[in-house]
Amino acid sequence: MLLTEVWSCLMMDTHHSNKQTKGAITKHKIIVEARDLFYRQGFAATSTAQIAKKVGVSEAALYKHFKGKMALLLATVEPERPHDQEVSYFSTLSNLDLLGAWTEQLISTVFHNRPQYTIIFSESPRHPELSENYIRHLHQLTNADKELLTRMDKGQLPKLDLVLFQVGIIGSFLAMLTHKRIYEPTLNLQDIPEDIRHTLISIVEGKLFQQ
Amino acid sequence: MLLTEVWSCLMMDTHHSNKQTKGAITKHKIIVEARDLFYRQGFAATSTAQIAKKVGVSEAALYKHFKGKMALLLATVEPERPHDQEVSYFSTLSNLDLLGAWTEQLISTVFHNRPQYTIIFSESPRHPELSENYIRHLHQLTNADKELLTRMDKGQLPKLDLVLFQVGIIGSFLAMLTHKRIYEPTLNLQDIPEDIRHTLISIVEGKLFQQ
DNA sequence: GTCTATAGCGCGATAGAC
DNA sequence: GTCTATCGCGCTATAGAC
Repeated sequence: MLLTEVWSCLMMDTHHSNKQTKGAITKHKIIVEARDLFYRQGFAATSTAQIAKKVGVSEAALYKHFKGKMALLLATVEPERPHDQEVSYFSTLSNLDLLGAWTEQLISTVFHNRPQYTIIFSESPRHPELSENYIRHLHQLTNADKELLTRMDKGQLPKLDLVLFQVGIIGSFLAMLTHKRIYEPTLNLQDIPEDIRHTLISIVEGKLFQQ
Repeated sequence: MLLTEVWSCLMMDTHHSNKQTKGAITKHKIIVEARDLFYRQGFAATSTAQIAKKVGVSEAALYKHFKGKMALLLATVEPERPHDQEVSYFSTLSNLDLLGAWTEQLISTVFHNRPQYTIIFSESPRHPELSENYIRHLHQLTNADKELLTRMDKGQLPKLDLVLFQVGIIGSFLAMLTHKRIYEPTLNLQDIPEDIRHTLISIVEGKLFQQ
């Protein structure tokens, strides 16, 4: 089961159980379809008419739920559920294992939320409103992040700008995924492709530099 | 002097010395301004009217030089001059020095041609015509690329999908540059920012993984 | 809460004069 | 080679009925 599906279920069961009105369902459907279209076509190239048609409602209905196209864009990149349920055994790991687990967790999160991350990374330069969301995502420290920072502080690991480092890893990962999608359009991305995982880990671990 | 400026001069002096007509100059200006707008605003969000206004000609004139907006897009990502003048002393370097020189060369090329690379990386998924250009760029092997591949073949270096590796590095670099541009919009990017260079090299060399 | 109808504008692209 | 003028369409967003 995909993480996104888990999120959807949890959202339905917990957050919205008391507002499962017809309107709320429609609003959720609009967000889901708009996110998919923004992800695949880009924000500027997607029309409100196209979104409305795909959802199966009129454009007017869409504008009852969102003030404008920009409000809809902001809604699509909002995580449906904040990070939690995160394990916290990281302090027991060796530096190498910690870095491995940190990388694994990062690319897993990005992979299962490709649409959100892709939209944020590609539209942020042109829509300052999105940037806040962007930095909010990246500055939300996971337990693994905190453990890394602690060890950097203690001098057990080389110091690095963690946000810039994350931006680099995510940018690298998204670029490879996009590359693959272009040359193998039929590919069904259920799991992270092995060659991409291998190349990314080779990059992060500096495999080429260690002989 | 910027690489792009060198390119412009060389192009003027060699390729176009016999067609320095008024029309050719206009066409070149259109490409330069369109590239800048596509780079900063995206293809879909840039109108032909805006380009024409910035160049100082009418839209009709623009359509005399290019069949359509898409033809103009293709022209903007075309390198003004193919790679050459490349040194070829790479075979004398150690593995580590070769990798360092290869990385340095890659990020220098990308940095001085940010608009082209940014446009290709961000618009390729939605414009298959661009993909050909994209792969043509990446498959154009430099001497450093060839030396890397040779050593991988000989088993002197771990084998990697070099194109995917390049896509990852470029994606990482562009993402960091974009990030910086968002949070320091006034920054004048004459040279590669030190923190980005440092973070990128840390990533590629796997600094964190080597204690 | 959703619909039909439409306002008002900007888009890509072209015709035809000079 | 460049202009002015314009076509026809699709866009975001809204008014008003049900």
